[in-house]
Amino acid sequence: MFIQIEPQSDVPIYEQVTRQIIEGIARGDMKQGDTLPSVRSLAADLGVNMHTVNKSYHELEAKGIIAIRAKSGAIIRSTEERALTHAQLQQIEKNLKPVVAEGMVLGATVEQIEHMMKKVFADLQIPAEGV
Amino acid sequence: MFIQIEPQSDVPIYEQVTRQIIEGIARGDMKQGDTLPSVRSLAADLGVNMHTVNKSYHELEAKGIIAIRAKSGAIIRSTEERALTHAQLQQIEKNLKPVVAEGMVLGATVEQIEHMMKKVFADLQIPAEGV
DNA sequence: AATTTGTTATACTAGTTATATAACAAATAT
DNA sequence: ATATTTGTTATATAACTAGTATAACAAATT
Repeated sequence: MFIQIEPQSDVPIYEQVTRQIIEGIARGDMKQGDTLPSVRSLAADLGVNMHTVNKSYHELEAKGIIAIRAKSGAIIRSTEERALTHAQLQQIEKNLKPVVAEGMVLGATVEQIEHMMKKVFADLQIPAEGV
Repeated sequence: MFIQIEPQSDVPIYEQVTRQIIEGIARGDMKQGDTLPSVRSLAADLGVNMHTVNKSYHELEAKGIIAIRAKSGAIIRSTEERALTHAQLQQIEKNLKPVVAEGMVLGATVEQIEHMMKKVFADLQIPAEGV
């Protein structure tokens, strides 16, 4: 699989797994309906404990990104299934705020930050503003 | 002071303090050269322990945003002093990435995310793209 | 029938978060 | 000069989180 763990990172392992699966879906590496590897196999793959991966999967389920079917497996939900609520939009804005504020205080310009946003979109293989 | 703590939040108190000070500086509530309140007074103000605020101040110092002078106080450094390094720009991009990716996977459009960015800039009273 | 699956439970270590108190020595205020 | 305020350092404690380790269960799959 495409997940790469940084053991030294201040980001918890289960959070790294969650993020990289989300980025994998955003990038198109995995599509809706695809099944995630079992918690045991992914854990063995990454060299981490089963419960660490399990925690990540349940975080993805709480975010509405996957559906876990007990004793069967985890499936990536479709974009239609996961309705984007106003609360989720607000949460994203709430997450963006401190990152942008820190950038500005450190001396970044609006242009620099917007340029970084385009790099992120490009990284996720999403067509940027000028389609 | 302008800081408002949410005790129930999953964001640690010291992190909430750090973020809100950064946002306060970005917003212009505090300028370079201004002195932050003493750790004891701010702690009393917020109803939290001295060490919690102290941790926040040292986080701000590590980010290069303030300068702590032992037995005197903490001063907000100027934008010239805090040089924006390439590593810092990369860090900001690294922070933006998971937020954007999650938004996309949840079904947000590029336009929606860029609109939220404008809202964040507006919230920080920074003139947006169309100056 | 055997294997794989997510679930649940228990136990443990290490680290983080937050509080509480106290003392120190330098800086500041009176 | 004296008193107060300052960040610093130290110790202790409680609650929680992160991660690992094992084990057993029952349903799903092979």
